[in-house]
Amino acid sequence: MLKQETLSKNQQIVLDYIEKVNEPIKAYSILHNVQKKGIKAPLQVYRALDKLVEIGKIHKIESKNAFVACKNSNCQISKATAFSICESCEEVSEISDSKLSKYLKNFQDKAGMKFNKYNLEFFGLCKKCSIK
Amino acid sequence: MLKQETLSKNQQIVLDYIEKVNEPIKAYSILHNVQKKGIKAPLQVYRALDKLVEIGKIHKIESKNAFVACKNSNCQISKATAFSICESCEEVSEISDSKLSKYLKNFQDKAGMKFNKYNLEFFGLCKKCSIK
DNA sequence: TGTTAATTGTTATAATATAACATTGTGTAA
DNA sequence: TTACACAATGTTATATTATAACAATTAACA
Ligand SMILES: [Zn+2]
Ligand SMILES: [Zn+2]
Ligand SMILES: [Zn+2]
Ligand SMILES: [Zn+2]
Repeated sequence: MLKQETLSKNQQIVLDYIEKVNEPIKAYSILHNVQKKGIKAPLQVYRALDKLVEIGKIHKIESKNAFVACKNSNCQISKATAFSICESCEEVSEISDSKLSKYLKNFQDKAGMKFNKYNLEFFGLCKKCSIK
Repeated sequence: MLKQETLSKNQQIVLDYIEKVNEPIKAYSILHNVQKKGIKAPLQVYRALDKLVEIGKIHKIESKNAFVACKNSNCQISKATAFSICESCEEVSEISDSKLSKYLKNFQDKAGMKFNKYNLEFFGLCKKCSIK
C-alpha cells in the first residue's frame, strides 16, 4: 500500500480547524469546535491528531498539551521541532533556524548516543510583553 | 521571610522516593508508593512535585508526564534542562553538556527574543538498544 | 473480486491534574 | 510573648487529558 497522500475526512476537519485558529489549541477545545462537522467523541479527535503529528502537519506543544499547525515546510516529518513560548501572553511560535537545527541534529551525548528526533521549548517574554 | 532551606515533610518524602527509584516516575505511581508514609491524596503529591520542580530538585519530563531527580548540580534552578530518551527501553538521562547549554542560553530567535528558560528532549536509541 | 489495512463510530474508563476550603505549622517582628 | 503573615497540610470533589475495547465501514491493492 502506498503512503497516503490525502487526508481522511476527520483528519482534514481537525487540520482545517487547527490551521484556522493559528495558535496552540487543546484537544477538547478542538472537539467542541468541530462537533458541528460531525465529530462527536474525543477519540475521533485524538486519532486525527495522532496521524497529523505523525505526518508532520501539526506539532504537540508538550508543556501545554496543545497542538499547533506546522509553519515550517522543512519539518514535515516532525522530528526536529523548536518553539518559543511567552510566559506572559502564552504566545507560541515555531522556530525555524537552520543553524540551530543543524547543531541539534548533529549533537551527540557523552556516551556517543545520537538522536533521530528532538523537541525544544524555549520560554521567555515576547516582544510585546517585554515592553510592558 | 527567608527562603526556605529545608524541605517540608511531604516534599522530603516525595523527593526521597524519586531519588531512590532513580528513573522517571509518574505522580500516581509516587502516590501509591508513599502512602505508607502518610501521604493519601494526589494533591499532596502534586504540591510537593510543584515545589521540587520550582527549586530544581527534580525535573518534569514533559513528553512522559513523569518526574526525575536532578543529576546536575548546575541546574538548581531548573531553567535549562536537556534529556535523552530511548524510544525502545524508555531510559531517560539528563544531559549535562556545557557547550550545549551555553549555546542554548545564548540563543536568540529572529525577532531578537531571548529566553530565560528551555527544555530539550532528545529521542533515539540508547547504546544497549542500538546493539540489539 | 476478494483481501488487507486504514479509518470510523461508540461507549466506557483510565490517567493526569486542579479547585475549593478548612486547618495547622512556622518564621518574623512588635 | 503574642500577634501576624504565609507556607504547608488535609480532605473531598471535580476538571482535564487520553486510551481501551470492539464492531462496522471504507479505501487501496493484487
Ligand atoms: Zn514544523
Ligand atoms: Zn507575550
Ligand atoms: Zn537538572
Ligand atoms: Zn534503550
